[in-house]
Amino acid sequence: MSHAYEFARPALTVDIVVFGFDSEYGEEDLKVMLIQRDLAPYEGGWALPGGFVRVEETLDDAARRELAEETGLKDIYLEQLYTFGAVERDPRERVVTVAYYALVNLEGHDIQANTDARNAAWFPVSDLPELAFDHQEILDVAHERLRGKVRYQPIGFELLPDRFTLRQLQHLYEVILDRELDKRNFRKKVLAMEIVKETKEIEKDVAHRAARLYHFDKRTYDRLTKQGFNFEI
Amino acid sequence: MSHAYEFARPALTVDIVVFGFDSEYGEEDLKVMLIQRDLAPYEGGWALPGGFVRVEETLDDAARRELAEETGLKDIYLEQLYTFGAVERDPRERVVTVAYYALVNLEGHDIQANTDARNAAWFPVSDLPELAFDHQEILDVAHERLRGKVRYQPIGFELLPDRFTLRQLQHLYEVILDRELDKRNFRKKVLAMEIVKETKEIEKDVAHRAARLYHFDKRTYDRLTKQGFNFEI
DNA sequence: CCAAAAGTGTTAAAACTACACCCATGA
DNA sequence: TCATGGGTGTAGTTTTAACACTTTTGG
Repeated sequence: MSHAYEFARPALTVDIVVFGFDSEYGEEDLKVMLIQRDLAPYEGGWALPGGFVRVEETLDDAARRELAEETGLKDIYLEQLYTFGAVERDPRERVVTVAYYALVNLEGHDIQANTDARNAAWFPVSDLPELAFDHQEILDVAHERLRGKVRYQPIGFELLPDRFTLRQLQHLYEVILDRELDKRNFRKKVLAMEIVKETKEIEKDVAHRAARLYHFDKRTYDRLTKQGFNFEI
Repeated sequence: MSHAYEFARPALTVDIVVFGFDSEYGEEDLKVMLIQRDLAPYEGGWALPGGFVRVEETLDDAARRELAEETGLKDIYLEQLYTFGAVERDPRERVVTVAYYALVNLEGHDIQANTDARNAAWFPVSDLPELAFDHQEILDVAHERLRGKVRYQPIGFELLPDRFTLRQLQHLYEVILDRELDKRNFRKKVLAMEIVKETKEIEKDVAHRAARLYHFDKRTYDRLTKQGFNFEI
């Protein structure tokens, strides 16, 4: 190490798997945001948003910058996932990518409204186009991480609007965990944890009895966590 | 992206947090392997083993190569941890590092025997020297990951010899989780999972009744896992 | 008045926790 | 024979899982 770097350097990028959840009736589904490429390789193909890491920015900053530039999304939950370094993952040259995943609720963030994001679109996780590079693998790892982490960290709330019904929350878990949950047991468990608080509001514009809206109480969660409480669904 | 890379590139390294567990009596402790640096910066200081990623090798390959070169350790459990990209983490230039953690049992791998590893040594996690760069932070993240993962993945066995007593296994969990466990409940739970099999051997050279030796049955673990079984301590 | 979803308790089974003594062995 | 850890069972408590009907509301 007398010279800092004697060898050719791999290029370094970030890629972001943005999960969105649609909590509208009927449409309830986990989605991923993809970008349509306008350059080779994979021209016209779909890929994860991402790009090169600049020498003066952190990895997190790079991920946030690319996300804002390519999709218009800002101030959303973002977490590093895994770093992918297969030698031939990019056909042009050696590129190592630090993958992130992000969570966002689809009601609050209208992607179409953003002019920078003309070629960005949401796809259901269960029905994706073929992806460029190794992006399908990255997406699979992200999906697996989400499935695992949602059970013991309260990240699921990031996918819901600020005010949500217990039915939406249960459905979110059913979609992510891919199994049915018992309504009474689910409500009992969630409410017993005391981190989901009732509001005075109820749903609007539904063709049946309107459900009460709840919200995630992060302050109480942080307080309980300090006391050794463990979130678990 | 018409040219693949318009900007200066960060350098890319791997660093490895090697955990070792000493299952001898009295000495039972979680340790970390460190390398004494012989070049600036931090000359003479202790650091994690690691080095630059070459353009023709994967990240895993780089980690295994550096581990072998600097410590002589081969064929051990190795898993990617997290990628650290703070801009000033290396005072010389921008260096992003992909951190790994490795698990090894101290009985099976005598580090001193390896001639390449003159300046490598084991330190108890509870009593470490000051570390170079951001290596203390990396180590803390690795320790946290180990603590979390050991409870729901059978990675603890990587820290024990092939044949071990239930006392050693329990003690390992006590050291990692940093709390006492009930002997009868622990044995009941472990044996009920059927992935730890009794052997016909017993301990040798102990000044009291010799305990039975057990071993981790990976085949059964894999079979049960496919059927939906979840390891949990 | 009908369709749709909201909301609500009980019981049985399983898992977890706490706890103390006798046994085998080598020194 | 003594010191050291090996090895074992039970009972009370908590947690989980299974399960169905009445209520509210808008159309």
